[in-house]
Amino acid sequence: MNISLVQLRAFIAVSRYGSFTLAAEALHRTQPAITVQVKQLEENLGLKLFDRTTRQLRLTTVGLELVPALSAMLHQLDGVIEISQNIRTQRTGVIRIACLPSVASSFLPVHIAEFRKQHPGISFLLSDALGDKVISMVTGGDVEFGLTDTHPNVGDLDITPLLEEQMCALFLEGHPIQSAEQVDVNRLSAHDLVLMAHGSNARRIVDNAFAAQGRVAVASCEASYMSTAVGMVQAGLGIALLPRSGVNLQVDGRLRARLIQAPGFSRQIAIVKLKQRSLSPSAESFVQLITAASKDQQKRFNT
Amino acid sequence: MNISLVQLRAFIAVSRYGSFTLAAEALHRTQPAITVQVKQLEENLGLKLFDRTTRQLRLTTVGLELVPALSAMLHQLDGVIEISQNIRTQRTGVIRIACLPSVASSFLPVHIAEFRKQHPGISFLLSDALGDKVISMVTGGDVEFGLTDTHPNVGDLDITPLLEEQMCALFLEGHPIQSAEQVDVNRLSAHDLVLMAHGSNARRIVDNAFAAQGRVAVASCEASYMSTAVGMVQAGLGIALLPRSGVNLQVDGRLRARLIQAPGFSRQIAIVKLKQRSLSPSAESFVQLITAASKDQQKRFNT
DNA sequence: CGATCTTACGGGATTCGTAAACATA
DNA sequence: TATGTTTACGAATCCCGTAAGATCG
Repeated sequence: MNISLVQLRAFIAVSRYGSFTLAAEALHRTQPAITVQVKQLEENLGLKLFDRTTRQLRLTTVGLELVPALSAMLHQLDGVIEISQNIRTQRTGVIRIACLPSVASSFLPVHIAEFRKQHPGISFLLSDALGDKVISMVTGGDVEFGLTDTHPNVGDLDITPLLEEQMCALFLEGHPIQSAEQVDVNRLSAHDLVLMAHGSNARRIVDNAFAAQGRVAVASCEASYMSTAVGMVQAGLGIALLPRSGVNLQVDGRLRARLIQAPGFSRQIAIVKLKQRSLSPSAESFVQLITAASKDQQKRFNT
Repeated sequence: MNISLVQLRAFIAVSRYGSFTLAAEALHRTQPAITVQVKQLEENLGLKLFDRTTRQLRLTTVGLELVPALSAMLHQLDGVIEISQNIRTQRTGVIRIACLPSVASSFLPVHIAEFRKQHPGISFLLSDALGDKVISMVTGGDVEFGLTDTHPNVGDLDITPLLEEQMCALFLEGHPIQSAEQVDVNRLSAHDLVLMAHGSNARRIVDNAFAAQGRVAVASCEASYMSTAVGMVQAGLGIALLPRSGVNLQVDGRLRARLIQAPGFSRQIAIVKLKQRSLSPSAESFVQLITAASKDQQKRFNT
């Protein structure tokens, strides 16, 4: 015969209520059931826990010593159960995500805010890092999933394409490029370009795209902040090449934007997670939210 | 269906060993039993705890979160069980006793030392207090039992006589009292007396015994410490009236002692405990030891 | 007596082990 | 195919509720 939670709960209830009958009510059991459980616990421990006559009930010295520890233990267990219920119902929890800085700053925040409206108890632990670091955090189990550009040399990972991080050409209304048949490296090379500074992700994409065509991207102006680049365009300094996410809300007034469909001007951002490792219910919901959102977004975007 | 310790232990074992098979060995169960228990726990919590194929086993994010808390919980339970085993086998424990100062200083120490030879893990919490306080500590549950002189107005208490705290007459060899038929108030009044100072228990007994015979105890010398009183007797200053426990080991050389059998010269010291409240196994043993010891002592003592 | 705990017993659920089916490297 | 997990099923055990017995105030 083995000590069981039923026995322990019976013991604690009786010690708390000072009566088998009351304890039975509290536990929604009949009174004989409690008697039996307490008796079995006493046998299991080899200790008398209560001194009892039919009219008086008192804890033994030993029983008195055991109550606090066992009570704390059961309380702790109840806590764990409650936590797991909260996790299940997504009322509480932490979602740990590793992602590229560009994704962390542009794509994710709105969706996190959206998600937290429905699940205020869920907190996000965002680690922004570069591609390799993102992958290693996923494989190391530091995060539930990562958002990064697709890597070639990956094993043991599930990779689900999420969105295309595309580039835009941003220019003043009436600029020749507006009516151009197609925006590509050749066409862009003919104009003054406002580019993000070296070292930024956006610049790297531009440089690579140009290099793939045997060209070099020459900037008439460089900016470290996207808002600066936008200002330069408004001042007529040229065409800015920016990540789409950076100009979504900036196209107003005399500014116009066109997606650059030419090859090389985009990166595939994917959800990366360990193969066959389940996400927490919260993370699962969030992934569904961002995949749905990214599909919507792809459709909504026009010139 | 309810969460059980079996399920929790299975879960923790699997998470620790990373395998159902190994966990089963550790728990001395067959492997299918473990599968079933873990599965039931998952159903009870409504959460998937492991991602498993037949060849690979990994904790879910959620499972990983629950392991430390549950592990700690089980560890705590094991601790309580171990403690209760130690209490049962008297390898560990605390015995709380309230007793009169005279008992605490003379009678108890040797028996505590004796008891601790057999049970080194048992510690004693001695509260020395006067009669009423001893009773109130017993009724208040602050101690397991008390050692005090019998009180008249007690209800709800078990009172077991333990020993007679008797008085001795201590004198020089050849003193007239040595050959006296009987040592009583009348006889003592004829001699110089060395008495303990006012306020001590010993003095109170002497005063009361004299008062009961319509006499007043007159001291030729008073002492605060028993060793002083003994010194005075050795110096020929008179007969000392001391608690027996104080002279047990001092009767040597030219000193002689006689028990004072006269009425009023003794107090009944009893074991006092709450009626129908069991003692801890350790305390029970100790009570048996001192009752046996006091009987022996009664017999051993001769003049 | 009356209130409370204990014992006895039967039905239903739980747990375990054996055996067979199943899945992955 | 070999190893490790899951499913299926019967036997033993456990747990609960009902009913009757015991005990103290």
